[in-house]
Amino acid sequence: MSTTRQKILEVTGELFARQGYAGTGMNQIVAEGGAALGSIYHFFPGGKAQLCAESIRRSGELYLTLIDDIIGGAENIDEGVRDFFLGAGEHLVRTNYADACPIATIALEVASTDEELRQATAEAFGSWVSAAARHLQRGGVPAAEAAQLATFALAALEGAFILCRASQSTEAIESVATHVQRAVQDAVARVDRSKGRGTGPIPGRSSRGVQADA
Amino acid sequence: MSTTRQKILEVTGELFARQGYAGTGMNQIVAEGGAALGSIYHFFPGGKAQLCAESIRRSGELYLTLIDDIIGGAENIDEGVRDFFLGAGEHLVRTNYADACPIATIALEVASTDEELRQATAEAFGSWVSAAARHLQRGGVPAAEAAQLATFALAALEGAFILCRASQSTEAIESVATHVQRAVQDAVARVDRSKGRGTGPIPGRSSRGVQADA
DNA sequence: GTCTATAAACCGATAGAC
DNA sequence: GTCTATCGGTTTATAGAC
Repeated sequence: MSTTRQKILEVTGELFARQGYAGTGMNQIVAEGGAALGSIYHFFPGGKAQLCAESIRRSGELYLTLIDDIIGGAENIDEGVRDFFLGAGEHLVRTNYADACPIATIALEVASTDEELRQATAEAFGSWVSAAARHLQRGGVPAAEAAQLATFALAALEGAFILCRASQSTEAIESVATHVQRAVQDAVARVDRSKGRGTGPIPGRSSRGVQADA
Repeated sequence: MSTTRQKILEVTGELFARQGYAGTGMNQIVAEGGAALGSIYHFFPGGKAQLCAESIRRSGELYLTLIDDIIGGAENIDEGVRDFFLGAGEHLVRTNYADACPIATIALEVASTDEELRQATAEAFGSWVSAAARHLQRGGVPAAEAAQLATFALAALEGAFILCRASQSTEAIESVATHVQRAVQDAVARVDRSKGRGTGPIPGRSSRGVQADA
C-alpha cells in the first residue's frame, strides 16, 4: 500500500548490492532519499537486519522474473542463456561494473555470521536455480540433469560477476557465457540424439560452432 | 623478520575472508589474538586499508601456491582440476562452510567503493587465472583457449563457493566440478585429436564417462 | 506516518608510558 | 616494539514532538 515502504526497499536494495550489508549505514539510506530514519524503523521495527532480510526477498523475486522474462522469452534455451549472459554483461558496463548480482555480496558477508539472513540468500539462489532448471526441462533436458546444469550456470554467472567487477572487464562473463552455452547445447543435443531427432550436425561436437564472443 | 607482523596478517586474512572488510573491526583482530592495537598501527601505519591491501596480496600468493601444488602435482590437468575442486569442497565441509575464497567477499565489497583495494583483488585473481592457464598449456591447450578456459574455471569455482556457503551444501561445487572437468577434457581431447593421437574413445564425446559425483 | 534530536555503543585511529 | 587509555566520529536504534 504505502509507497514509502517500497521506496525504502528500492534504495536499500541498491546500496546493499553495491556496498554490502556492513558497508551500508542506515543514515546513508536516509541520505539517498529513501525516507526519514523514523519512517524506516516504523516500517521495519526489526531494524537493519529485518530491512536486509526483506530486501533480499524482494531482490530475489525481481531477479527471478528477470530470469523468466529473458530465458522464457527466447526461442530456445541456449539462445535464452546467451541472451541472459549478454544482457548481464551489458548491464555491468552500463553501470560501471557496480550492478551485478543483487545479493551476492550480502550472501558472502552473512554466510558465517547471520543464520537468518544466510537462509534468505539461500532461498533466493534456490528459486533462481529452480527457474533455470524449469526452462531447461522445457527444452527437453531431464529433471536431474537440468537441476545440476542450472546450478552450474548460476555459479558460473556469479563467479563471472566477481571477476568482472574486480577487473572492470567483461572478459570473464564472455568466457563463462561461451562455456555455459556449450554445456546447455550439449545437454539438449544429447536428448535430441537419444530421441532420434536430427536437429543438426551432432556427432563429434565440433570444436567450433558455438559462436565466438571475444 | 618479525613474527608479530605475520601473525597479524594471518588473523586478519582469516577474519576478512569470513566476515568481509567492513564487517571486521580492528578491535576484533586484536581480540582474536593477532596483537595489540598499537602493534597493528606500528606495522601498518596506513591503518585498516593498508592492512587489507597487504592481506589481499598475501592471500593471493598463498592461494597461488595452492593452485600450483595441487594442479601441478597431479598426473594430468583434468585430474588436477578434479583434485582441486574436490579438495575445496572438503575444506568447505571441514570449516563449516566458512573458508572458501580468501578474497571474494572483500572483492565484492570494495569493487565499487575503494579503487586501490579493487586493484589488489584484481591482481590476485589475475595471478590465479595465469597459473591455471599455464597448467592448461602444459597439458597441450593452446594459449588463447587456455586463458579463456582458466578464467571460466575460476569463475565457476568462485560462484560455487557463494552457492555452497549460502546453502551449506556441496551440491554446487560438485555440479561445477563435473562441468569444468568436462570442458577441460574437451579442450585436451580436441588438441589430441588434431594431433592425430588416439588417447581414447573421442568421437561423439560420450554423454557419460566423466565421473558422477552426486 | 513523518520527522528531528539524541542516546548508547562502537568504530578507526592516536598518544604516550613502558 | 608493545601495551593501555582515550579521542573524535559514526553506528544502530529510540524518544517524542508534530
